[in-house]
Amino acid sequence: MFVSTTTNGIDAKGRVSVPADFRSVVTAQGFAGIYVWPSFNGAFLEGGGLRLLEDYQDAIEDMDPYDDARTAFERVIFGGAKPLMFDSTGRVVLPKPFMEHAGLEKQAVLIGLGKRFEIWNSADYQPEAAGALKFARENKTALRTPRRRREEG
Amino acid sequence: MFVSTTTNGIDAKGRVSVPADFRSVVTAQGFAGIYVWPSFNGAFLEGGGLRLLEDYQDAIEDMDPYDDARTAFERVIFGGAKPLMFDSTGRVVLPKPFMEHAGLEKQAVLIGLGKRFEIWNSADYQPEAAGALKFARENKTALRTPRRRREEG
DNA sequence: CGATTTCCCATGGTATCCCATAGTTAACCA
DNA sequence: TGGTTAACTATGGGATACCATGGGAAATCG
Repeated sequence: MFVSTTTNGIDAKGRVSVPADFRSVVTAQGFAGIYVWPSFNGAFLEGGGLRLLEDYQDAIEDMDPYDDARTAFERVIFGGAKPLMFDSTGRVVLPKPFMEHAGLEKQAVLIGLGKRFEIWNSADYQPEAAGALKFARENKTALRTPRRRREEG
Repeated sequence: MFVSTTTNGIDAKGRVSVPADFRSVVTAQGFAGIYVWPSFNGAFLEGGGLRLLEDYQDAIEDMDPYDDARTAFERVIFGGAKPLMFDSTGRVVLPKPFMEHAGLEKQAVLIGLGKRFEIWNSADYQPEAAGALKFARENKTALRTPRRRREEG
């Protein structure tokens, strides 16, 4: 599970250190790297491990073969994604088009969101985070955990 | 289940002993640590074990994929949380930003609340506890136990 | 063959691990 | 039952390993 927010530097070669916690999540899935793609929902990147892609694949295969939404998701996620391998110290290099899409330059904010993570420009993420906090405060009753216990644990 | 209230010291490195009761709860869930995040509800920390996070994840996944509420809770809970691993004597180190959010310095009050727990600055918690007592007394009829027992626990 | 990318080594700071101590509770045994 | 021992909890500090980062050399590509 991807958790917590980290701000790491981007060096002249476009390299970012992927937080160690994130790395251990994805390497446990049998793939020493991450999949990243430009979000269709804003100026940031989305990413995850092998399992996330497999989940998307399953979800897409449940859709009708020529459903417009299916084609769109296929193009955006599978067509747009790139596997970024870790170097020996746990960094990946961000392709230039990705950096441009997200307005990235010297720093990258990596936000763990459970099964997914996002990569933002720091300046853009500030208001985003503040808005989320405000919304959560005002709508806290919207979040209800299931009444019934999860099976075993 | 997290129960009872404990006050433990915070040392120079920001370490706190997690009460042994809490530890046995979370390690039984297959994760030798706790997840903690700054509450969006006040100047204190919230936390729990792996299962709590999974419950939140389930609750969030029941929402629509790009619903504002979903995004907000994802950012606040998963983005804000950090996994804190126990050292060999059962302590965790509290990140500095967390300590600042909760006004923590030399002591931490850990309050078990069932599936969750909270971490407070001792001075802030006094009136909070008193207020809760008063409220409970005045609203005692609101507490109803289910007629039928929960299935195992 | 030039430019970019990949691999490798180096470094400072931080966090993790490990050992040691004290006090408390639980266990034990005569 | 009373005294002793043993186990565990909470705490303190030093050593060590790991993380994030920087730069150079080799390899790759067009």
